[in-house]
Amino acid sequence: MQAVRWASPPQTERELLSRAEALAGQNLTALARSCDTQAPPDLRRHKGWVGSLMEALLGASAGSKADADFPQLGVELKTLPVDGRGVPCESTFVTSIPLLEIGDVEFEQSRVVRKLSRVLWVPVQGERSIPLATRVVGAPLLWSPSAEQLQALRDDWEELCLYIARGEVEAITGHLGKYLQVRPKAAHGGVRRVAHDADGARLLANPKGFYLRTRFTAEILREHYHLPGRRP
DNA sequence: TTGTGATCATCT
DNA sequence: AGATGATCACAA
Repeated sequence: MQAVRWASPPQTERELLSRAEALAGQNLTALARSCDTQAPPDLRRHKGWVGSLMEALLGASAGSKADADFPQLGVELKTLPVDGRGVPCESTFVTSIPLLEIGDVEFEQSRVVRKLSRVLWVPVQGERSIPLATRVVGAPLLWSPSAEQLQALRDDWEELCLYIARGEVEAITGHLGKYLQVRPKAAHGGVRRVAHDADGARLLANPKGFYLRTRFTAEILREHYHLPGRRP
């Protein structure tokens, strides 16, 4: 197994996809080795390890913030932990939320749209019963949202942003949103961020991020890999 | 300290 | 079991 790790960024989507396809079927021990590293015993203290490994393998620009993982292609990379049925094990973090400005932004210009316009999904075995070292990478999928999916995201986004724009950020819970939800996103519960309340006064709130529910990512995988639906 | 990479831990 | 709220590591 060679030519799995790339130091330079891919020049085309086709090249990116080819690189990702070369990872399919390999386990994390082999892939870590080609990056001169080792898989940690588990992900408890290394939650982003698989994602970072994929970035390194595919030649993503290292640590560029607020930009796509592959800037010249406008492609975002997302690993997706899946179970034996091909159903995602976890929700997918999309982006953090600028609480003070989000009310002045249109959906089309939003971080959510920028991040999700073009995504390379890389499924990886994610069940905790499988030792991290032996988990296998699946076939990648280069994806853009359909018109229907984009509209569904917009509906959720606008509903959720209304809370923030109204200064009701503390009223938002993970229960809101059919496909897109807002949840805390911080190093720990004590982190505060400036926001505003219903009167426009400043207040400190827990940082938030947008996440895709598994029902959304599950649909993406079902469509593409022709996976069976829910068992009767 | 903030944003990106996410999964953990616990409750329902 | 599934989902929500909380949390961990690292780079810039």
